[in-house]
Amino acid sequence: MNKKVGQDDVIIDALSIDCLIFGFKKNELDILLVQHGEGISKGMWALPGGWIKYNEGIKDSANRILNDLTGVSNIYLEQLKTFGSVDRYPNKRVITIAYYALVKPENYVLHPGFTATDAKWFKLSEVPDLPYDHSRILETGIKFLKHKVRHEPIGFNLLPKKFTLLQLQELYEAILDQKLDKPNFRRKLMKMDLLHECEEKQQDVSHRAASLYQFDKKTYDELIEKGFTFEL
Amino acid sequence: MNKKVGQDDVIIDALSIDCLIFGFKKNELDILLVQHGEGISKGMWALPGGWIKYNEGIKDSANRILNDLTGVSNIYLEQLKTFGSVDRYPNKRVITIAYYALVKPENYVLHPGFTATDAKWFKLSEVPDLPYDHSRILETGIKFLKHKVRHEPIGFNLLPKKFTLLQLQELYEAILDQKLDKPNFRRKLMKMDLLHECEEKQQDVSHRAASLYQFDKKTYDELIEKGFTFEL
DNA sequence: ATAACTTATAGTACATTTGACTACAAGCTA
DNA sequence: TAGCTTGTAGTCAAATGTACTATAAGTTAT
Repeated sequence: MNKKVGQDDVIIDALSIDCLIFGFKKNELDILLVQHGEGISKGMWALPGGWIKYNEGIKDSANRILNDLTGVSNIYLEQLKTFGSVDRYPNKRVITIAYYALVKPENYVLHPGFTATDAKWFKLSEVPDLPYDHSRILETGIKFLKHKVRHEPIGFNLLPKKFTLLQLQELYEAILDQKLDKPNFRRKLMKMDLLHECEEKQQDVSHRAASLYQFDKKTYDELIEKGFTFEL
Repeated sequence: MNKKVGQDDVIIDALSIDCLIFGFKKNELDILLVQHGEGISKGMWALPGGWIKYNEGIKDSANRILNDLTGVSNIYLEQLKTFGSVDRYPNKRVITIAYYALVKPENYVLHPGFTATDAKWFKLSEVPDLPYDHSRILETGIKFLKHKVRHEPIGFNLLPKKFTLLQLQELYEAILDQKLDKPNFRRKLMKMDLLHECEEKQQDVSHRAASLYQFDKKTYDELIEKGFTFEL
């Protein structure tokens, strides 16, 4: 029965969470997968996912599941979409809510746990076969991310606070999977007035040092108020 | 228990659907609500919603529920977001998947049914108190809709199948709340190649009759495949 | 029938933006 | 000092956006 009190560990068996954790490393987009240690899909790599508990908000649930399986905690998860085809899961009907996040892998140490025997970053080009409809979820996530990154300055999270224009460009080239023209990219970004030039230059590079910039969130918020839309 | 076969009428009791059906009438946005005929919220107006069945896809479920309660059938529903706060529903834990659509109210005759004693369009400015977290769902939907209308050609749903360019322009002027230049608007739309010129002209107007156009969804889908983005 | 009016549709002229380039500057390394 | 790599500025044609003007095709009033 579906009651609210005294059921802290009871799960809702028709409802699960799956997490798409995208990482950016060496100019490639990665995805965090876990290896199942039990169940029908034992041995397979899959999106970190699990069951929602009765007394747990869905975003909390996503964070708990992710932490239990991979050791990754305290990240900003956003809801992607809910997948509910009748046949998406074997033997019983399970509807899953997909969350996603975009993070810097270096910031996290992976600790596989709970039902996961392993947790690992995979390049998008080297993702193995995934169980259930996880491939479809991943595709939806990639598509969404590519769209999002062009319309909101979320890419800046993946860089150090102070970065060069080339670093930023390479980030976008990796996510959008296309080459961009250097002078044009630079001009476009500069005209938006979202980047604040630091007084510093790059250090320890074996070539001319580039200026360092910071993303100016204050200005961004102000521009948004006025109807500005970030476009790349 | 959660089984798949032979349970056509069994519902998943932790999971519901709520529908946000927006209508556009007299330059105002309306929302379709139903009056509950039973349960804790008897007598209140609320978003059309109900329970998902075990052997039913979630979008099918949304359409069935909407049809049962309001008589509105066969409309294009899109997923908005899933709401799952622990306390959003009284007495038991219920997570709800919200769907939305934008339609022309004149095209539908409302037939309240099932657990709904009435179904009615409300101006957004005159929406009564809603039960559960329906106000929050509605707010989320409105915000999303205003953004969406500029980036996807959903506005076309609000016009007759065959419409003039001026009708389209006036629709957008109302939604975006700004005047647009006629020749330029016309040129912009035409260049997108999304409008198919009918062989017909406007009838019974006391001035030169304008050509009628149809929105060409096939072409739109093809363009989208190639990376085209609608922007107004 | 014709002038006056309304809306449709075409065109024009200028500014801005984009995209593909070239050129040169600055710092490191051999 | 030459040669390499990357940073930064500039050029130019094409495409696009913006503010107009002009004309066409009907309706209605006189």
